[in-house]
Amino acid sequence: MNVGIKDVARVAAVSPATVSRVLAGRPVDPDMRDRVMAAVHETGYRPNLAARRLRSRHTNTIGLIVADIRNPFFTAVSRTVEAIAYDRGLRVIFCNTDEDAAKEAMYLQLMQEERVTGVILAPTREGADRIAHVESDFPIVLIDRAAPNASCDSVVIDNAAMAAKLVVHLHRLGHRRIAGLFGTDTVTGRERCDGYGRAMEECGIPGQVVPVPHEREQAQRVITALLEDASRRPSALVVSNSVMLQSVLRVADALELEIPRDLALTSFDNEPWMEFVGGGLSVIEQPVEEIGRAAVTMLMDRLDHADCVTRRVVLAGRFIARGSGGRGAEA
Amino acid sequence: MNVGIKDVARVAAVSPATVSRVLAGRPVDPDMRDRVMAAVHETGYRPNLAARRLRSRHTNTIGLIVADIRNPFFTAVSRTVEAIAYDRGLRVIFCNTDEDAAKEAMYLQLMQEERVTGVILAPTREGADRIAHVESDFPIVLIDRAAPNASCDSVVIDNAAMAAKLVVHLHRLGHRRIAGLFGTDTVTGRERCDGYGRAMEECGIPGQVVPVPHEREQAQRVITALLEDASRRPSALVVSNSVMLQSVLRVADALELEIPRDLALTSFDNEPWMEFVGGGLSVIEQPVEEIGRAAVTMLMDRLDHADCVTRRVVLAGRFIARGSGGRGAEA
DNA sequence: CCTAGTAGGGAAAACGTTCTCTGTGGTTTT
DNA sequence: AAAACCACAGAGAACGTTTTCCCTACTAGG
Repeated sequence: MNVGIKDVARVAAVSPATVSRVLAGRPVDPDMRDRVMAAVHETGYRPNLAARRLRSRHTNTIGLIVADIRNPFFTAVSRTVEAIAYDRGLRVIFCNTDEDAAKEAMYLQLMQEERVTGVILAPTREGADRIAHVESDFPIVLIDRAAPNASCDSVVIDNAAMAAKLVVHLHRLGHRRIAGLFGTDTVTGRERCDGYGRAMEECGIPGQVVPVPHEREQAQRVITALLEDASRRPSALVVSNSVMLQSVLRVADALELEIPRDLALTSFDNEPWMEFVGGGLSVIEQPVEEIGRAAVTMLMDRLDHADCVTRRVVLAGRFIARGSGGRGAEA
Repeated sequence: MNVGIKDVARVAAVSPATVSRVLAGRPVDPDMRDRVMAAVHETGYRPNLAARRLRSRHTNTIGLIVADIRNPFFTAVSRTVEAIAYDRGLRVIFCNTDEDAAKEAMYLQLMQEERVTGVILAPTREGADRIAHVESDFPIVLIDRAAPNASCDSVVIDNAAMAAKLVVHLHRLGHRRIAGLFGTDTVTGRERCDGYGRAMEECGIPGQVVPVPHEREQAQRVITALLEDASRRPSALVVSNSVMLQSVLRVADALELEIPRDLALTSFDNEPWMEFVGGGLSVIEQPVEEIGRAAVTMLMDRLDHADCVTRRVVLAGRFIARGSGGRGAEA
């Protein structure tokens, strides 16, 4: 049998209500407060959060649902969200959907049952579409992947502009055959694809969009098909994220392509190891900490102003030029 | 106002107890079951987990506390634990301590307040020591870092043997000046260090142990000191994990050392990008999925057999030889 | 046909808190 | 000096479930 608030009250010779008040930091006579604190330490009392949540009707818990925890981008954002949330006395329920819309729906329902205060969500494509219509009991902040028409607050980076930046960079270096590799299932992929397409148009060169599935084996097959024929091979690639980039590197390695000599490479996301591959990869670094911080802040703010219009925070990425752009054939 | 079990009961014209029984899958008259299910759908009822946990006195929740979520090893293990746990109907409370013993203690207390079923923990060095003495209300399974004398179940890999394997590999390639870089704060680091030391002894060459702090800046300073003087530079390195490895790579890059020509490199952990650095890094791959699975299984088993003696699962790592061993000067 | 046993449903207690409401003692105001 | 007010403590309800206990109706065995 565990020690409860009544036991503490008995030891301190006060009422349970007073113990509760002391623990909540409400005004209580200093004498009593000391007696209560002493009793708490003496008994080793630990409040039962389930009971507290039931009675008080707020859980001080947020849900964090990401699509792929192996993607370092999400890892980094999660870490920030977790740190900030715990700092503010919020618990975090962490979920990983592995890009599975059914799992996502299941988790969203779980959040409902947990009566969470709010949710931070990086949705799958399907999920993003669904969210736009559904009304939930708690506020949701979308991160990284948010259709512009969403009915939720969101924190994103300017994907189109960033993709364009990569295209322009490659174009300046003299590349004319620049293929774009983008995820098939995410809003992010689509936005980056759009930015890529427009930038190619503005450069006056024909684009070549390659949709890449999330699953690794399939991804490598698609990429192999793109690169194996030397005569039709693009001279440069814009890659949508670091996971996809690893598939590209593996295929390039298998085909014995040297970077950037045989193939120039640019990508989203910035990981430490990218400094050491292909003479240093030129990438768009995403402001992962800011994204996490903005998401939590936005969520807290939404709780205070439930009826405020939906907001969209758009952050800029940072372009980091290293050597992997190489020189285009026509430079 | 949210819909509760009483509302469902009213709609289905049964008692709340019956609704509870239906939802729990206990034997109930088929007619009533149908009525209840219909009422559940009609009302959109979602059980309140806080109330359920309070009354039933089991939370079906496990805590997962890791020391550094940015370390892909922990990411991978976490992903497996999460997937398996949710499969078994368990919630996971995920926490990241950032190698901070105080944060770890705070989280452990939180677990107490959440009345979790059990905890899977990758402790800091301090934490590992403390755990050995403390008795908690819930079972704890230690992963990755577990002092052999711990009073908890644990899942680890055979760190000493694996470190020795790297030493032997390098020795066979002709290296004689092999430095070992290990974390200062973890049991794992110490074990790998021991294995390294013994293997060096057996090879009959003097060891050079370099303690590397977890914080990145400091780590790079230590590594720079080790590598900058060409005359005293070791010809090969055994590195304790992939995070530390990235610091090594950055320093090597800054000093313009080529791998493996100027410096042979071996490490623990296997990440996709390691294929493409230094002609492919030779590493020890840890069985991350098995570790996660074993941890959950062990925890569940401990719940059924509370008084069983403490067990220790030791898994083997897999050595993957690539090119980064190079050729030692004396080969 | 009667009794014992069983299966399943309803009423109400219980889980451990917080919250509301009431009471009391002291202080300020008139 | 009386009235009004304020600050704070205690009693007990309430949160939304599950569980316990009892009761009924049915089945099986004698």
